[in-house]
Amino acid sequence: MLTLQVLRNDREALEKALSKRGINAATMLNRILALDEERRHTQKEVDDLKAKQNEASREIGDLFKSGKKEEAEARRTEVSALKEKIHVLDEHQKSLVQQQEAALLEMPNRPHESVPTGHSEADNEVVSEEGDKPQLHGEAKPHWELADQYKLIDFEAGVKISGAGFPVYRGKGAKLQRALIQFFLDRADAAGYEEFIPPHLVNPDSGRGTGQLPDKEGQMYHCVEDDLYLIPTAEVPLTNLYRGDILAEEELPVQLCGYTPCFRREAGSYGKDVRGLNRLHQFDKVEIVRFEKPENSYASLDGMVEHVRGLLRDLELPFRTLRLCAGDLGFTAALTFDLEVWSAAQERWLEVSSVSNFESFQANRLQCRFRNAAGKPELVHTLNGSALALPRIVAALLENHQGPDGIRIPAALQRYTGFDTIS
RNA sequence: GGAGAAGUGCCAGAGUGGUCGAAUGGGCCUGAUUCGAAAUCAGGUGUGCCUUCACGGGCACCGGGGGUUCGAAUCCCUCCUUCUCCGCCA
Repeated sequence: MLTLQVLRNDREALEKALSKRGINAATMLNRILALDEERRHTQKEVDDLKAKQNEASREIGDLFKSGKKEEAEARRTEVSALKEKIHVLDEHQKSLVQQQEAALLEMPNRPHESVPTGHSEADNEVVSEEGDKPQLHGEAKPHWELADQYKLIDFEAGVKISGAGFPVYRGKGAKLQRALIQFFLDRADAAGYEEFIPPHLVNPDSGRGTGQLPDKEGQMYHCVEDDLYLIPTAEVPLTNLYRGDILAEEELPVQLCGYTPCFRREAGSYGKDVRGLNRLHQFDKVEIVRFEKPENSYASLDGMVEHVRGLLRDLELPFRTLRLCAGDLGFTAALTFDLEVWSAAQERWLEVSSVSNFESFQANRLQCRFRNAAGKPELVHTLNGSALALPRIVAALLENHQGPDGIRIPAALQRYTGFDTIS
């Protein structure tokens, strides 16, 4: 969430930035600032009364000690009256803080100045396009047919044992999956990201920390009995590793990575979007996460995008980079680059990575700070990116590298798969 | 899952109703000493909020939440976590 300081001190710019998202923030800001003013006023009142009470209590103690019992008793009834008043004001103060928090929680992040205006994915800016689309002359089979033909994925078995969106990988399909995970992790490791294997279920505090709660409550699988959520991305446990911490300046940047399965309810999806591997309830992903000093976060973001591009190049997939427009930008992000691979048979782009800078939006919720040069705690900037999400990579690999003799495995991947063709 | 013990600052550890945001030791920072270092000595060393031009002042926080009391780190309730024992188990 945004900090109160930003709302107070930078209101005009904030309102303008949020209008890019198509949000008229004026009403919300007015409400929050009005609450803030009342809260401060109330706090002053409460604090003063409490100071009085504390002082009286001290005196009562002294009076009892020096044996002036009657005087002490008199003071005591006096303070009792004060207590009533404090209690009422205190409750009011608490409710104001809660309302303010709730309102603040509903405000999305402020888009970076480079974010294009726009309403939908059609307005995203294509930053670059790389690699040649294969010429398959209408012969191209979609990945679900190839997966079936070479017995790589059993979608129906998944339906039987779980439901739609839970594919079963088998044989070389399973090996390919494992190879990709290993490949991505090795590359992240080489780029300086420390590997973690985090829990796949997280508590509500963690969900709030990264912003999935309350914004995307319905998108996560919830184990009600234990009040735990299945992670929709490794971002959640990895970023929460530093929740509530104050880091030393020298510790930054912190670079983490991890492979986890990801679980998403994907309520409301339908049609060609969910065909084959396009959109699943469970999928595998390697995630990279960074904690940065604010002045370095945007350079870092570029570095992360470049890392992902390197992976796609080595997989010999045609891809493009998008700068998301304000309308398509996630609630918590300030700037996001999406990377999409070309699906030769479906003849469309598939998103395989989303790399974002959250600035201090998540850090504020997480209360993750570092001690700056002045020795004061300051919110870090958090970033993360998929590097990479597996299913659509597999889809693109199958579709783009298909040929009469089978599916060619890119050279960089062969030492991980142990085979160079799927036939 | 059952029984018991415990959770205090960066760490160790005292404190069991009053002046405790918290003794003491270690660590760390600053200064003195030194050619320099070690050792020694002196001082400093949490976070959030409110208030103040500033100096400063106030409030809250001793696992989380709630309660008793004029007053709680200290008593009570509850939840969480850790440790010990028992049970179960990949």
